[in-house]
Amino acid sequence: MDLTERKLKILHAIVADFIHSAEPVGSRTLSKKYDLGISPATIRNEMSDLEELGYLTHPHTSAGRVPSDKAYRLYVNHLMERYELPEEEKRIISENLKSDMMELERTIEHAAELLSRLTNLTSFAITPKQDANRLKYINLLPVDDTTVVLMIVAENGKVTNQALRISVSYTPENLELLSKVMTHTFRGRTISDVLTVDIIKYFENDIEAMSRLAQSIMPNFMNTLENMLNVDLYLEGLTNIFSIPEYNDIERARMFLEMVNRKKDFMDVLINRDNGMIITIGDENTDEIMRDCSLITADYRINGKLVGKLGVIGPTRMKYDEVTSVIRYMTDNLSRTFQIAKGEHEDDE
Amino acid sequence: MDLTERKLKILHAIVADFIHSAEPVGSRTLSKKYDLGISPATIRNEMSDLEELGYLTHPHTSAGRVPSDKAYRLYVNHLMERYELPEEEKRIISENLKSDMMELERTIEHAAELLSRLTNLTSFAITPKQDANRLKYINLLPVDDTTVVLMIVAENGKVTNQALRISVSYTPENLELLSKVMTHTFRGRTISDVLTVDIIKYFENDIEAMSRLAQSIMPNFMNTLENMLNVDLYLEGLTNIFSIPEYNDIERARMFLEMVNRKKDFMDVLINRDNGMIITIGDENTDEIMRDCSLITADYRINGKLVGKLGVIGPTRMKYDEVTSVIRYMTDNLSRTFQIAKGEHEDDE
DNA sequence: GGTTAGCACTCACCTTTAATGAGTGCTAAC
DNA sequence: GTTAGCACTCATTAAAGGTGAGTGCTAACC
Repeated sequence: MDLTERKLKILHAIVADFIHSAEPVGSRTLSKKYDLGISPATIRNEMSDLEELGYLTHPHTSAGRVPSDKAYRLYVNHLMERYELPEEEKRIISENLKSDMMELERTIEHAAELLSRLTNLTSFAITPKQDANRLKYINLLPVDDTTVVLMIVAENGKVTNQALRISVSYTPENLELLSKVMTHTFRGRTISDVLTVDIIKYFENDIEAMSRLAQSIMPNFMNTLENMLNVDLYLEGLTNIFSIPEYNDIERARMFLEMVNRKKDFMDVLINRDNGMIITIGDENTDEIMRDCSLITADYRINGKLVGKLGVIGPTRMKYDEVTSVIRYMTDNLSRTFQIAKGEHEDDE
Repeated sequence: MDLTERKLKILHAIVADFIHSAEPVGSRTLSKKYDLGISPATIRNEMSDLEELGYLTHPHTSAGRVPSDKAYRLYVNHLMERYELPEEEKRIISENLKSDMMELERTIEHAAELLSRLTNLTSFAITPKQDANRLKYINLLPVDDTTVVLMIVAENGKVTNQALRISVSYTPENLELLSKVMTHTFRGRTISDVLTVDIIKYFENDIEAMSRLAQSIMPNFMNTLENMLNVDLYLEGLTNIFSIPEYNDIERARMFLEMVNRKKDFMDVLINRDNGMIITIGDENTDEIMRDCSLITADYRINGKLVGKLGVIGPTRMKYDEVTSVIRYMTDNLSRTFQIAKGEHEDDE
């Protein structure tokens, strides 16, 4: 790994050039375009060494050199310079990501859209896993004879509701009482916690009518809780890949779109990534079908804890410096937005 | 339009063949494959006539004939035979579309997915416009000092909620009272109706505290109502177009995907279509960019009134008989599912 | 007069061939 | 160690020729 200063310089130039041109870069153009102070022949010798070391490859004998995944990794870790976002973009991001009223979903969707626009890549965002989220409030409301609405409010402000059709008859008072009992019983417990419990037994000792009502509502309650655990995925800028030379091949474009459209699988990959800004390049992706993509994810926090993710996926040849800057700026912004929301309304806990 | 029996027979054969093969069809293959009882030369003469009448075109002099949009129209209106769905498919549809508990959104999304799977086309579904939907129930619930949850239940069972952060202080009793007043005031009115009203004035004469609370909640109330009006769009099977020869051209595939991904515009087109099973072929589409697609939509009903839509979009060369059968079977199923739901729970109105 | 066989003609498509040029690897001289 | 020079490679493009599916037209047939 101890490359000479000169080799690093050459490698840097090759990666930077290839990222912009998408064309294999040759010794001649390199010596002309970049002020390296050495002749093409010398560059050729160095490139030959770099190839032997696994940093470059050759599409065919008479073509220029192309960076390998290893080269991109070196570039990202050591060579790439910090890219300062233009004020204009900063402004756009800040203005678009202020959330007036805790509308998490809308804000996140918006963020994904913005990210794809600024990077010209396919972007995505997921909402946080809710498993550490605690219940705060459970409410049952009468709608008509056979329909009640179940509403669950969590500590982080997430509200979920579902209309239930039940066969047991009830009175509004029954419902209200049951709401109170349920709130009292489950308040402060996490969703996943409640889901693992044999819930019916809590209520079997209550008076007959209440117990039957409770039993008819509980399965739905569990079901709704399960749905609350679901992570939402927002995908934006899908058609951006058509502007990328690497995907000018119909078969590759198809593979790419099919991969990200297999939402269930794609989400699994995202959810299981570590927190922080994570960049995986080509081969480094454990998923076979992502092997010629780079995936960049970063997380944003809500109330300092619950973590959602935001990022892009594209060809290994991407503007890592710009993209990471945009993502970082956006996740910082999101975290700050939601942090403030917390500060303002959760002092009472 | 009074084509001879024989011309119709030939045209039918050409359309049917082309729909399956996607290749221009020539006189020789036609006479071999279909039992028309006439020689290729005669067929050529007839085809020449049909071309003159605008039913066929010629990609180039030495190619076979290709049906025009006009031919497809004739085929759809008069030639195509009723296609009976295989029992297997009927079973799949019925089993997948039973909705246990009025989860409209989930069921509709599911339907779109199923439709794309059965037709190998890109499918879509939209939820009904809510503008005729009447309010039934408005509820405000305290969460903490600065947060309340606003919940709105409509007559058709749709429930919407939103967490609001308000700056005015309140008591639970205030909230409850306000809920009752709002429910009393707006119950039975349609959403769009309420939206066009100067709502604040309803409350300005109430006692001071209530009025301020009401004023701080009303903008959010309106906002939530507006969101209730939104129609959801579910798009499925996007990558199916890659299996269609017509879209083997990267530029066309891109155009197609960009068109359907411009959700706002695409939804407008869908919403503004007439009800019933509507087929528009190529040129017949008013939208420039859909000019080489066919769009098929049908509607499903909820409680016999509110109408959502379901359909597919693909190349003009599509299996109209099969696709229309699938769609019809699905919309019938959906309407029936939701109809039953109505019968069961809305007798009290 | 409608139908058909025959034949010249067209044109997309494929293969072959040749020219071009960007780029390399190697060698020998600086 | 660096560089100039040169032979060599190979993707890419253009031109040329061959192939075959299909047409349009004409003249003969029923």
